[in-house]
Order: sequence, then C-alpha cells, then structure tokens
Amino acid sequence: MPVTTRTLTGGPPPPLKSPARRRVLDAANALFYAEGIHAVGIDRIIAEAAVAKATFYHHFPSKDDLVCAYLQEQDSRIRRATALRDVAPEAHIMRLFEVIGEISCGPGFRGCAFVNAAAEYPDHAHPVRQVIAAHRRWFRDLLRELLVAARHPDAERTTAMLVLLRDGLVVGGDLDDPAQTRALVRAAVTRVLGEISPPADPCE
Amino acid sequence: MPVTTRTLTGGPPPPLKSPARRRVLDAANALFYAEGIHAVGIDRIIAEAAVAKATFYHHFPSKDDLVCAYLQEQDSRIRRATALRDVAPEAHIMRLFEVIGEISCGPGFRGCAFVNAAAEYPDHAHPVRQVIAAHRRWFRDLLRELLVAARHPDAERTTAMLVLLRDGLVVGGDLDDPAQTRALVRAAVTRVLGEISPPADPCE
DNA sequence: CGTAGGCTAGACAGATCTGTCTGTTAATGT
DNA sequence: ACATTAACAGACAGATCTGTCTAGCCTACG
Repeated sequence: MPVTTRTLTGGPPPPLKSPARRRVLDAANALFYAEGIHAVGIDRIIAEAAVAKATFYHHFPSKDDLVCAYLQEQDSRIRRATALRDVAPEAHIMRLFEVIGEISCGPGFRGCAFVNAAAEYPDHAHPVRQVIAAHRRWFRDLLRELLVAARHPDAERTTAMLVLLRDGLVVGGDLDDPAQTRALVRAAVTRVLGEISPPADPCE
Repeated sequence: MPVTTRTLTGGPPPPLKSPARRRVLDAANALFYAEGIHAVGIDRIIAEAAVAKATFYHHFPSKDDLVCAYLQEQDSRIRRATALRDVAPEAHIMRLFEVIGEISCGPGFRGCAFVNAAAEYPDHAHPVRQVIAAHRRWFRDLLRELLVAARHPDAERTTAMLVLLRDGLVVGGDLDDPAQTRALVRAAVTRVLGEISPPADPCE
C-alpha cells in the first residue's frame, strides 16, 4: 500500500477552494484528535463531513494521506498561533510556552496530536512519522534560534531541556490535573532557562 | 460491552501457574508495545501465543481485560526495576531517572507504554485509563516521598517538575535522538532538584 | 452550447475485527 | 475410578474496515 507522497512533498497544492475537501479535513481534525486515528474509520469521516465516498478518495488517495494532511494542518495551526513579531527572544520563549499551556488546559484537550499519532504509527519510516519529525524539528530549531538570539550561554543543552519540558506539559495536561500542570509553566521555564527573568506575575 | 473489572480490583488472582495465560501475556506485551493496541488483533495474539481462541477468552473475557492486564504487568515490571533498599533519597531519585533513561534508549524502545495506551483510549473513565492513572499516581507519590525524605524545600512543586521531566524523557527517547536524550538525564535532574548534589560523573 | 470535472448515492469486494460455540483431548486431584 | 477443569482445533456470526466502481447530477467555463 504505497502512500502517495503528494501531501508530503507539497507538490501541486490540491484544489484550495473545495468545500468538500475542507469539510473532510475539518471532520478529520475533530475525530482523529478526539478519538484516535485507528479508532475512526473512513465511513465515520465521510458521514461527519457529509461527503460521498468517491469524493473523499478523489481528494485523499488513501487514509494515510488524510492522516498526513491532518497532522500538517495541526502543524500550520500551531505555527500560526505561535508566530510573533517584534518580541524579545526571552519573552518569545515564555509566550511560546504559555500558549502551549493554554492549549494543554483548554477544554477538550487530549494531549499532543503528534505524540498521540506517533503512538499509533511505530514505524519511523512511515510518512506520518516524517510529518511528526518535521514538526518537532521546526519547534526545536525555533527554540534554538531564540536562545542564540538571547545570547544564552548554553543554547544547545537548554534547547533540549525546553523540548523535554514541552513534551512533559502536553502529556501532563492530558493525563494529570490540567490546572496544576498549567500553573507550573512559568516556573518551569524560568528554572530551565537558568534563573533569568523571574518576574513574579501577581495577577495569576 | 461492559469490561470485567476483575483484573482491576485484583479479586481472586486468576490461575497463576497457567502456561497458556503466561504465553498470552508475553505475546500481548511484545505486540501491543511494539505495534500499538488497536493495530494488533486477538487473532495475532493467539497465533503468537500458540493458544486456542477459547483458551484466550477463558482467561480474558474481553480484549480490554487483556489490555488492562498488559499495562498492569508493565506497571509491576517498572516497580520491580526501580525498587531500591537502603539508598539515600537523592540517590534514589537519580537512580530512578537513570533507569528511565536506560530504558528510554534501549533497543526497541517505543515510548512509554502508558502514554501510548492513553493515546488510544481517550475516555478518562475507561478501565485502561484507570490503570494508567494508578501507575502515574504511584510514580508521583514515590517521588514526593523521596523529596520529603530528602527534606527538599519545595517538595510539591519539584515533584510536579520531575514528572514533567519523566514524560519529556520517554517521549523524546522515542521521537528524538535517544542518545542525545539520555545524555541529558543527569543534568536535567540536578537542574530541577535545584543544584543539589551536582557531582560530576567523570566516567561517562 | 457543450463539456469537463466536482460532487452525490450507494452497491460491492475482500479482509479483518471481536466474540461465541461445538466438540475433543489430556491432566489433575479426590 | 470419576469429576473437574485447562487446553486444544476451528467453524461461525455479525460488524466494520479500506478501497473500488457504476451511474448520474449540477455548475462553471470556454
């Protein structure tokens, strides 16, 4: 079952103004995230999206293609939500983690879409894994650039620790008490950054 | 599909010396962990275990019961692997995370069995989720006790941060470079513990 | 005007899933 | 010697899965 790589290479952007395609992606985002990927069949998705089966397979040659598209959409959502302009690097990092904290505690949060997907796709060579790897690479590189820009003395090591922190947050937000997890974000980030910028936030 | 709670309440311990049951559990441990739970059917397991279908359903009334038993076995394995006697609390904590680091980098590591299972069982009320919660409660309580025994000034907060660290490690060990992740363990733990006991380890 | 293509409805194939059931064999303990 | 029970083999039911295919509607554009 060779998976079409079109969605990965981002070749010819598939019809952008297709309502049916849009509905399918919306349904996939909601169902895959809420219930897991293997647990949601194509029939569920086309029913939720009110789309004919042939239409679905016209836009997504296989289920794996849809899964890749789903994760790529999550990826671009997060990139948009964390894009900041004209912000000092330290503040940018803190903001990054506050956004993660907010999302990780919002109603309906069910862990990180990428971590969850990885649990269902063990094969590192699988296209789904490559989308996941690309997202993590983006996040890690962003952190490193910010730390370097902030002239952090140990950017490389600290990048890795911030990634650890991120993964801990998204897991804990689902499996432990979300409120408690979220309350930890600021303190944990400042501790990892090495006691820089510990401005207590009275209004929280 | 009501799941039998026998495996949860640990009522009458099911036949302990049953080779067939043992083989089923071994197969479940290998297959569920390596490939995911929804991805492995009962037929695969009974084939791998060389057991008749009726025998399987005799020991495990439903697949969910087997999943619970699988996770409970993982739980007791980890408890055994981290049980230490006559060790100072700080050293115990460090040893705890070194074991996690070793496991998270060993060949065939595929993330945390509990985190992965949670990704496939979204419903917090599901028996599988309860086994997961029990394991996390155990780990968290153990950490807190050790920190209190070590007279750590901020045991509660530090417990939560160590849990974040643990989750970051098991996720990173699967999704990122295992060697790099493992090399971070000692430094991260000492940083979270607050610069206590930073004895450099020359032979590593 | 005509045609290409997005879309719909739904049957269909073939595999796989969980779980049930029948019936037989072997071991064990009283 | 007999009853109980574990374990065997494997057919079977019914649901669900991915993916294919036919046939036709409707709209937009050349």
